[in-house]
Amino acid sequence: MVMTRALDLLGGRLKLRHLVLVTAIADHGSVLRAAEHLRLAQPAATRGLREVEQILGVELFTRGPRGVTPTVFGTAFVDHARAVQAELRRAGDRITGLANGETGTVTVGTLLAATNVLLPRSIAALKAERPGITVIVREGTFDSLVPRLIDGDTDLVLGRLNPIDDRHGLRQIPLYDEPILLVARSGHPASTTSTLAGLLGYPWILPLEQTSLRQELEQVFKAQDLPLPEDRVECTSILTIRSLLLQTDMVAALPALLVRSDPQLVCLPVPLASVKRSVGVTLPGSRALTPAAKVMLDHLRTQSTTLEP
Amino acid sequence: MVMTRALDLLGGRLKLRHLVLVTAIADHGSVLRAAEHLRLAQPAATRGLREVEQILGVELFTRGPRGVTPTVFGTAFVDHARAVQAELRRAGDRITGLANGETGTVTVGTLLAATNVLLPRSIAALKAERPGITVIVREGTFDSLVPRLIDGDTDLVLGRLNPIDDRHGLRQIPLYDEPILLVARSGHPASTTSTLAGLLGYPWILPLEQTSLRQELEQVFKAQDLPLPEDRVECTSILTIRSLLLQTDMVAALPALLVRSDPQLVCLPVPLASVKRSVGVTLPGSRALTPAAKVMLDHLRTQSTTLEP
DNA sequence: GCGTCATATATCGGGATTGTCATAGCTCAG
DNA sequence: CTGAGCTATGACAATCCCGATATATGACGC
Repeated sequence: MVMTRALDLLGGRLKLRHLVLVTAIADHGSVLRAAEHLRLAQPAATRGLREVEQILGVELFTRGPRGVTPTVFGTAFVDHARAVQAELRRAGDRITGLANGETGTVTVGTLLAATNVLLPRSIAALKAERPGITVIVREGTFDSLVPRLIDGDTDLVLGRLNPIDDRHGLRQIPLYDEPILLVARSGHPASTTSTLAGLLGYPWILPLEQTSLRQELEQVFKAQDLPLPEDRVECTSILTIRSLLLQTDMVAALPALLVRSDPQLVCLPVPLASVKRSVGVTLPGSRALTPAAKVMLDHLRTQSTTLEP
Repeated sequence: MVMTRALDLLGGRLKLRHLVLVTAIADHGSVLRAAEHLRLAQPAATRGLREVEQILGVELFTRGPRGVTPTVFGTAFVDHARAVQAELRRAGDRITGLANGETGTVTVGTLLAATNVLLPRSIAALKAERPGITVIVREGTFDSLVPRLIDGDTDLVLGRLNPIDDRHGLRQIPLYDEPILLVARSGHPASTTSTLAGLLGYPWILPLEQTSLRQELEQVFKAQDLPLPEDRVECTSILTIRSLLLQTDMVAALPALLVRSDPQLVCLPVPLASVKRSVGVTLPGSRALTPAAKVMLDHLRTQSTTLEP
């Protein structure tokens, strides 16, 4: 028996039209009807079929006076042809879905600040409108998230706006203002202390040195000629911070919205006016946002307006 | 947000080349390398990529000075492109497999005669050589199998060759000769009876009227001016026949190979010279045999030569 | 037989497709 | 700031692709 070499249908002259044609012929059981259905003259259809058959080296349909009937090869090939077409349809759907932002993934890097209220609300709103979008949240410091932003792993970073590191050409969009407050557990002995100096005797929880909040806090101390508290913990984990606050007499600087929603914490009447309050998103300057990221940004914007009071 | 209409990639000018190109670019991370790999100049590759992007309406790769990197759309689309190509490869394999007879299905209709020895041996030989071929066996009478042969449900019919019903343009190929013998259980009171007339007093099992063997048997009786036995059962089920033979004093006409392999049956010394002995295959005249059927036919041929005694 | 229905073949012209070469533009590294 | 390494673009030629029209061929039913 003559063994034929395995076929390569990709390099050759097989066209997608051929697949469409062949399935149409199979569906209608007739070259003529298939031709009508595809809006072309019968000779074109016949020739197309012969082309495929020549490419494959086998007869796909046996011609009869009452139409055509598929051969073994015909039925087999039509199966695959249908599969290919289905795959292409899926590809089309996928692309339009992604382009319309109905589908896709958005990865949000988040700093401590906005994590509490704005982000959950925005995610909820986004999922309500576009259930097809997958949201990935990545917690971290600004410095650790910026590289992710650059290499495309993360679409946008949400949090207190840091001084822009212009080397990477990042863009920043302010969303709302949220004061930073000094807080302690309710019942803390310094609950009514209204000067920074009066708090120096307590242990403090400060943000890591890399963060901009830390830098600004240091400025506050410096402006009043005070040293940094000696007894201090450096920490950004909100769960750890909260536990420490509740179980000890520590003092910390936290975003207002974090404090407001926690009855076990109180804020101390020490003004921190010089600390910047702007919370917003940081975006990669170069790359275009994916549609899904755009949608997320929209929701961050609208949700942030509801926070303003 | 602007909603794009769902894409139809089948009607448009998307070509399989585009899919190959896009995956090549994704694989090499560079239009230039992809071009080399596909043996064409870089401008051609660049233009091809732009074509796909225009067809899809999105950017698939972001161009960098160090090559290109896929966008969300790029990675998504490449996935589908790969799937399509895999499907086409499978299609090619399937077709060549079928064409080479490595794969596929052969449906054999079988009459009583050859079912016993030739068919099992042939199937065994075929499966040993081509494990990929599926064999379907359909038992029945010649008349019930011919329509299957015509409509393509059955590839070939194996059995005693009937007078060809030429309306359907069937072809017949004789394979070997196998006498028909009159048989009864061993120990039957007529074990040594050597004339047909001497057996008329016993009950008989005869084939159905539709079968050619029945016609020929009737000729045998007629030639000797004998009536058909009055006490008779008409049956083609070999299991039933055998049980009847063993449990009663019935007499039956069976192919030699069926008797030879069954020690509980004996053949009666009554010559049935005029009964045709040829066993073979009947094929549809019009349709071409599938490769799998051809292979089966080859094995039937070679196996039948080993039976000739 | 003859009309009908279906497929096969021949020929032809417009136009899209697919390449090439040459060259321009851009970005990063040294 | 210059060269290396990519991609983008423009111009142009050959081809092949694809459609239509006209006609032939073959099977079936009446």
